[in-house]
Amino acid sequence: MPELAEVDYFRRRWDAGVGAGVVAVHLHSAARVFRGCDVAALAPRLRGAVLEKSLAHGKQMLFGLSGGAWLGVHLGMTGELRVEAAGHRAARHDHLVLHQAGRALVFADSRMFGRVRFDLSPEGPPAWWRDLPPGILTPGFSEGWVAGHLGRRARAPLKAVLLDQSIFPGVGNWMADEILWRLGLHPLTPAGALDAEAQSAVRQHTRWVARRALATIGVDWRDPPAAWLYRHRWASGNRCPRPPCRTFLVREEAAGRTTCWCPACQPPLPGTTRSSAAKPVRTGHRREKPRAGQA
DNA sequence: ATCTCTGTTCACAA
DNA sequence: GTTGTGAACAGAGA
Repeated sequence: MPELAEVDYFRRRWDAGVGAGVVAVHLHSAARVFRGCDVAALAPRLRGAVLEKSLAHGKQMLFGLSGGAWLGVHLGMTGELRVEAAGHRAARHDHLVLHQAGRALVFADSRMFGRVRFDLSPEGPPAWWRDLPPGILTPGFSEGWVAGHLGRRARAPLKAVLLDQSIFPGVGNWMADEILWRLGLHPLTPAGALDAEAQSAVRQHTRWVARRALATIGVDWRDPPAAWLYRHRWASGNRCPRPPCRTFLVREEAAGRTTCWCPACQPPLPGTTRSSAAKPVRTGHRREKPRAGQA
């Protein structure tokens, strides 16, 4: 589930427990989500600590507790944060439960691609957090930052570059498709094929999608408007939501991930895309109707 | 039974 | 060094 906006939604859920102490910790210490984590130190340190703050950065979350304890959470593919009633009994996939007087904060993850970290760092957030790349909505996510990385990955498909967390932290599969659709660029467009104007557009659309997703999904899991590709990319009989277009959307694998795009609004840049590079996944009917011009 | 999946990482090929 | 591919992780849901 989780990309930048979904992550922030889950982070806010646990804010119900900010300012309150942790009276007990329950965890499935052998669960894969604790790989690389000092589980033995975690429970004793969190017990009795007060949850002071929550932070989100792309797909990463960090919870600060009194005593310099920091709990990092990545939700992977199926992770979620919930708030349950006080005394909650951990279900099968509830790998970490922070019991507070008034509620229980739960981290659950069925597939366990997610991950929990624990650090003691009295001076502030741990080093790995400080080393994260500039957030999409921060000044560091500049034209130079974006253009530089697009240039460095010149031959890589744009879709693959958008999914690179060290460049576009928080962008996941659906956000990448949404951004490409708004750019009018084919997912397999080589990143190096963009001119300065298109590079700037990549940054603008990325920021716009992130901001709007945070204001909808990020607040109450509300769907973004029907005018977004987001609302149509999985539906059957799926057509491009751009008003005059209505072309049947394509779903194929690109850069190793199922990718949805509009063949009319996102034609391949001439001479760039190898037509055999994408293999069909389960496409609807499609109409060959190339349209000239791209942003 | 079979296939899919809003993620990451690793080994290996080109 | 870069890029693509496939597998692995592990479970639920269609």
